[in-house]
Amino acid sequence: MNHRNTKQRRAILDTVERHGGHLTADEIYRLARRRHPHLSLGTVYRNLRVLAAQGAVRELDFGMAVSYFETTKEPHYHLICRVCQRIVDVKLPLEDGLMKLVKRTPDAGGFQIEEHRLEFIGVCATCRDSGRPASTKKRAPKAR
Amino acid sequence: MNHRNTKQRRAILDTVERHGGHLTADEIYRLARRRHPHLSLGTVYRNLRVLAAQGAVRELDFGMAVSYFETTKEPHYHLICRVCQRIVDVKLPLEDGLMKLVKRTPDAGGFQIEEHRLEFIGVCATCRDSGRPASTKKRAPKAR
DNA sequence: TTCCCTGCAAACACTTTGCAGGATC
DNA sequence: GATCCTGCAAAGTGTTTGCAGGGAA
Repeated sequence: MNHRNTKQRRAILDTVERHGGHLTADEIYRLARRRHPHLSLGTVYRNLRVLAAQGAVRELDFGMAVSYFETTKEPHYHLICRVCQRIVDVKLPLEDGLMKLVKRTPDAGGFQIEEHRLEFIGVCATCRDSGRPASTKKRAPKAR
Repeated sequence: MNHRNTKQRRAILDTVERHGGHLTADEIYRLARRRHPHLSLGTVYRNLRVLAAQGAVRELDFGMAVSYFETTKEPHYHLICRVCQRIVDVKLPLEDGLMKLVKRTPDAGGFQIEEHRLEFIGVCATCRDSGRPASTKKRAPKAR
């Protein structure tokens, strides 16, 4: 399992890094294809899995049918607009506090916690002002 | 959109309520079929959506390819075992604190938060003791 | 030369939907 | 009787995989 540094892999990682935000596999595919027209979607998925395993990229699943990918940067949480699906990063000083809280909780029953996931659902400023109704095309995020 | 009280819908809700825990659509289908052999999976999905819209049931998405459903009970969070995918409820006094924390956070930039989602990933006591490796069949939950 | 990797297309798993008949209000 | 609902099967969606050839180490 020695990974090779192929141009496709470089192009995919570069695309995610340049963009900076959150991209779906298909968006990455379309962007990377501009520079690499023969790139296939299967290769994008395979490489995203490799890059995620290496820790270069993080896969995000908001329960909206598709996965998003972002580069691994400082820990942060996400705000998701349920109208336009916009995803915004937010930094909150919670990491340790949450972990400790659960460790102290009796009904965690021997569960050994390794990580946690937290996101906030609401309406972004733009959508609130425009009073647009929730999109029907994209699926709204589901509960946890 | 006046909902009718069909026997299929009753059977589906009853199945989720009796079980008490977290069930996939397919599990609900199989269980409800014991009493209602002609029930179809499509009907299960359609009714789960209706029941979720009515608030009788909550859909949970842990980023594991399938959705889980539970009855609407007191607010709680979930612990998920990344080895056996077991889901355990845990009550934590966080609701208000989290909401307030984000409201005070400057880079939330006008985002109007309505709800939040939080779960914890780790290894349950049974899997830790048995030292079993992570399941390959079911997909492990993804990050957020 | 050795494997890992690629493009392509087919396969997958879960979920949604069109349709014609059936049940509920 | 007007709607809403059902079973069935087909379609859809995002993601994964088998294969034969190609490229990195």
